[in-house]
Amino acid sequence: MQDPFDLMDPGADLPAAPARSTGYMDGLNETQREAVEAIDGPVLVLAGAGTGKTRVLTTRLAHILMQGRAQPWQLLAVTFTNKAAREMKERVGALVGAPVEGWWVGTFHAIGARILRYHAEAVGLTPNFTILDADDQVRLVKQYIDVHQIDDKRFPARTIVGTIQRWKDRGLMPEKVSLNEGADMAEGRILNLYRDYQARLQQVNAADFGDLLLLCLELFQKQPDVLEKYQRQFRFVMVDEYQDTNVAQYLWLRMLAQGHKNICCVGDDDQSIYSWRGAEVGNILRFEEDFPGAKVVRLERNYRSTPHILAAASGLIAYNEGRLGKTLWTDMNDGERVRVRGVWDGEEEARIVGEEIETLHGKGHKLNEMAVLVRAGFQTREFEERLITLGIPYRVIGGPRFYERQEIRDAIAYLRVVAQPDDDLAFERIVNLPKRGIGDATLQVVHGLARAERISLTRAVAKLLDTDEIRPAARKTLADLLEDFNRWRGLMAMVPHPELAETVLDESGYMLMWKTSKAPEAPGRIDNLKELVVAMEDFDTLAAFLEHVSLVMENEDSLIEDKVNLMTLHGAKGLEFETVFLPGWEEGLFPHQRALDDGGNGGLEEERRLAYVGITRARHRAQVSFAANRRVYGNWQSATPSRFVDELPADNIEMESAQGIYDRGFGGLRDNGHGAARWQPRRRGTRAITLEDTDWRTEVREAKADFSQGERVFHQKFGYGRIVAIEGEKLEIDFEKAGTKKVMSSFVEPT
DNA sequence: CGAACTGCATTTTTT
DNA sequence: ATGCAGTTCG
Repeated sequence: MQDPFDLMDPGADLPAAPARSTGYMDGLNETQREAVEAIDGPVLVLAGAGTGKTRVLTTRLAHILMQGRAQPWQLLAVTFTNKAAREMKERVGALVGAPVEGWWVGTFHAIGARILRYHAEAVGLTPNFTILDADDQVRLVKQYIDVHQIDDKRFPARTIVGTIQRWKDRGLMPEKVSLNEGADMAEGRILNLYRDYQARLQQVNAADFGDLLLLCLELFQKQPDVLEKYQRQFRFVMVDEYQDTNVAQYLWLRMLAQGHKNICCVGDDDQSIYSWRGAEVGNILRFEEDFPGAKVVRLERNYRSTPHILAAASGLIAYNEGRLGKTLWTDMNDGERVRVRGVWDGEEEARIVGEEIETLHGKGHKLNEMAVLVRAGFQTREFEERLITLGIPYRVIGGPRFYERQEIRDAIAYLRVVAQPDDDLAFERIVNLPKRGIGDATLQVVHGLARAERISLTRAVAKLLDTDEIRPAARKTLADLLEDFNRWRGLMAMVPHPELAETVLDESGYMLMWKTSKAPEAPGRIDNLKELVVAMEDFDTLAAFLEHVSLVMENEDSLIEDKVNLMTLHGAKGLEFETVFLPGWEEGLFPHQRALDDGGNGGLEEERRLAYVGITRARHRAQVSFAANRRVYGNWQSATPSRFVDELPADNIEMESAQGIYDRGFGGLRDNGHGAARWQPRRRGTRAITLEDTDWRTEVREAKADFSQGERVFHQKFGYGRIVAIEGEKLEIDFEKAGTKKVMSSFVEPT
């Protein structure tokens, strides 16, 4: 294990700067400067939308360095997304005029992973542990659903992964999950599965995203000296988007900042829109209690939007209770009011948006500066169709990402097996891909041995090759495959990794599989695979590349081309556009019925924050729209304008709506004859399920039975026989029916 | 073992 | 409407 403190590159020290060179602070306003200069002790920066939050954060970092208060490696700056981390690095780098390489600036997860790699042994892993992706998680959970007799109709693997994730978000390892945290879900079976899941991760030397933080907490608890070292090292801690932190992240931060309490959290409670994935607004609301004596700085001067836009957003968000409260202001000129348009149906809505885009574009406005922000992904379709008809280029942000594509995951699985022979999940993924005739039956045997002897699948296969447990054809195939693996592993040290990847894809037949495929998407997949190989060139080692893939799965969208942006409101957070279209403001759709149903008033408030985020993305123009009729899942439904429309201050909007579509303050829409088909929540799985309270635990086979020559034994597949020879764990047995076979002792029982 | 069929749900998503 | 996943049949 390497000591992290030896790894600090002394060359990363900054050129000694005179302590009073503060040119980097030029152009900051009073409050921004205040936030930058409040270096010592806990600081909460409440940064409203468009108030220069990132600027403050980066300048603050630069300030600490320039003042000589810390060396780069003594700073910890965490963000949520890689994008934010990258931006911070770039901007700090520009400010201090030094490369930010190797600094502790990154996402919670990347930094957690970095810490864990140094101390992996302390939490039962080795430094080269694998980081699981969502796919791996689901597949792993699936393997335990049957074992635990869980009804997968009621608890699909995805849902269970979600539940486990939520537990991890709250900082709960299996032993900590209590009754009010849902320990009794499915009579406790989900929790039991979680236990097995966790044990399995340990076994295959893997961590999921939650673990990257949770295991850090475990590490810090188990080894206070390690925690202390980090506490001493990180003299200053900075956190972006604090309103989005979950419990685990909060605990993680608190532990690290406990000593000096030099922690600066930047966030905006009004932009907290991720409670459904574990974010706790409470963290930001409670900051002053958590860190007594905290300095609170409010950034309220907005540099982004016109007064009308700002006022519309402010008026709306004022309907929320329990805010920390901010009053955004700007000295820009009034500009246009927020436009509100009521239309007959979704198609018309797409048409008016398309028209407006066309008009603006005709007047010389950049398409790049326009965005259509929808509540749910499927809503982009109508706009896409319209834009295609009009011949207006667009991009949809938030589609499937490069590294999430099937062929890319497959290719990476191959590389993972090569790099980490014990990566069972990767092995399973590719063992029969392309089809090699390794079916369920064979895998059952392999799994059986792996479980009995607590070894990895690859090792189990190796052992089985000398026996007759697997039918000869499959045995030959597996033998070849292992040989391939070994050859590639040998190659790993010899050739550059992009070349290795090429070889692996070729020799495994994976590339050939797509080349001979008649599927229409095959050529695209081949291109993606080639792109992957090229992308690998940016990394020094295969391990570095794999780490990147697990942690930095991003869309490398070229944002250069001039295109209209289509995305969800969630996806728009942190972005800004000259013109923003906000369609679909209808009850049930936005606020979404689902959020109302299972979020209650809190759910509604989060929806309102989402609306706030949407409006505040606009610099000069915002257009809200709603339709009286909308086709949902095939059938037409009538809709009422969103309550958020009513909440927009009348002075700042300009309403135009077709006759009878909207009567402000008079209860909305007439019945259009389609009856009461509204946005009703669908009752979910009400079927009663009876689960026998049987003992579901699979019997654990005795792995270490001693056998003696001549002993009569029983084998699942071959029946009864007598041992003729013993060779370690391998037995040669003369079976009564099947003849002489070599088998693994784990599969044999004494009679 | 692969192709057709059936049923079912269908908000938001990062790492 | 639509797609996906699990199941069933050849």
